[in-house]
Amino acid sequence: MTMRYEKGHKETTRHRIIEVASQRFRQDGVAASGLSGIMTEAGLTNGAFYPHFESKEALVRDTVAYALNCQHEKLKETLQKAGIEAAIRGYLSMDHLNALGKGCPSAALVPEIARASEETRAAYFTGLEEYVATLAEYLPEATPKTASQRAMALFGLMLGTLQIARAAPEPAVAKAILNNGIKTALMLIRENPDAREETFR
Amino acid sequence: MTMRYEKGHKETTRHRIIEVASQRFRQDGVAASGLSGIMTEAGLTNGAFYPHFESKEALVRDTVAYALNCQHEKLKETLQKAGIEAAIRGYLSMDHLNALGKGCPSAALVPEIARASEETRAAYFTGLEEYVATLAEYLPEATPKTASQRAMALFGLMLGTLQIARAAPEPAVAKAILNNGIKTALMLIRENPDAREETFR
DNA sequence: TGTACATCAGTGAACGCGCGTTCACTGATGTAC
DNA sequence: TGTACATCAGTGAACGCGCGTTCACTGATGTAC
Repeated sequence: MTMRYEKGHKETTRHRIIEVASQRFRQDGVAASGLSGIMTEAGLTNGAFYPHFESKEALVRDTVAYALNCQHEKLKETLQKAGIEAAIRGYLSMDHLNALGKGCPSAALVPEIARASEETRAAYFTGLEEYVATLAEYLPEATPKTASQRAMALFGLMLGTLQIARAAPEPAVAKAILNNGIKTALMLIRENPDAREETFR
Repeated sequence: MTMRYEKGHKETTRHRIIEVASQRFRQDGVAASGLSGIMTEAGLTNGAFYPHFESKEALVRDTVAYALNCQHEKLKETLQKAGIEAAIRGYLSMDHLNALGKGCPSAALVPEIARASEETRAAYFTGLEEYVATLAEYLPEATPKTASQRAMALFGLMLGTLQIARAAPEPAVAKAILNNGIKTALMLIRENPDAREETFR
């Protein structure tokens, strides 16, 4: 058995590259992040990239899936410990707004993902559906289907609101937008759409 | 008076560059769009860029402001002719989803704008506030302040939902997400948040 | 009327640089016999 | 026990290319006298 490095060394290195990439992609965007910079930060040289990944596109695919999974794990923990209102407040917080590189990959990258290959989009979307499904479990909806629909809209609101707040040139304005988003999101989860449907029909 | 070209020629050229850039930036992203390509599509050579703009960043700033203004004009027209429900349905439509290069600049570019210089963000945000203010005029809220807050959350929902739908690998899934967004957005504008506040307090 | 000069939008070659990708190589470890 | 060879994660120089930016120049028009 050949074993220059300890068992699983290559997997560890690969994971380190993904970890670094997941931060840099979110921080600077995919197109603006170079592989050389990522490899250097991972403590490697240029050439070591290709034994691990077929191409930059392949790294993007795997990195997006990884980052989304991390975000999902964090969400589960918050939901279990503190419930859905806390999850919403955490997502729409100044801490999250300022933690671009470690925050929600959707908020940082979704337009770039939408322009990516179908494989990358498929990888992203699988992760997203799982994420939203977890959110749906904590919604007080009548049926799983309405819960899942409501969760998707709720996440759209959270995602869009965080992105807009991040573009605001003044922190005070950003904060006001986030708070307004929280208010509306909470309203959204406490309304039962089916129960109300006849009200305005 | 020196006048090689008809009066206003330079302004026309400048406008043409911005027009081309506004499409390419939305289509491919700012970082992935080269100035050479933009200038060629505008029927000019590389070197003609700098008599018109100080830098790529300056083009981004002016282009984002321009595209947002165009979007704002279109919104006004739709609202006047067909009302807010039609505006929401138009925004969350497959036509808009597929018209990336001519669609909402926020949906295509907001994470890149959030990473841009403070000047670019300020230019964007001014346009965004005007856009959302117009939306607010058509909301049945008690006060201008609540209307403007509701409009911002509504736009966050529309923006996030369109972006997520664009990332979906299958059109049928995208369409379902858009329809779900419409349903929730309509519910949002027909609910009066202040009137309901005591209901769950 | 003719000539010398000024203006200036746009040309197109060139600058240095970093990109994604390739590849011959290194060197530490293990195996074969 | 010693020597020849295989393995393979990682090295680092090099590839062609397109990037944002600069600049000497063109050429059509107008002005001066």
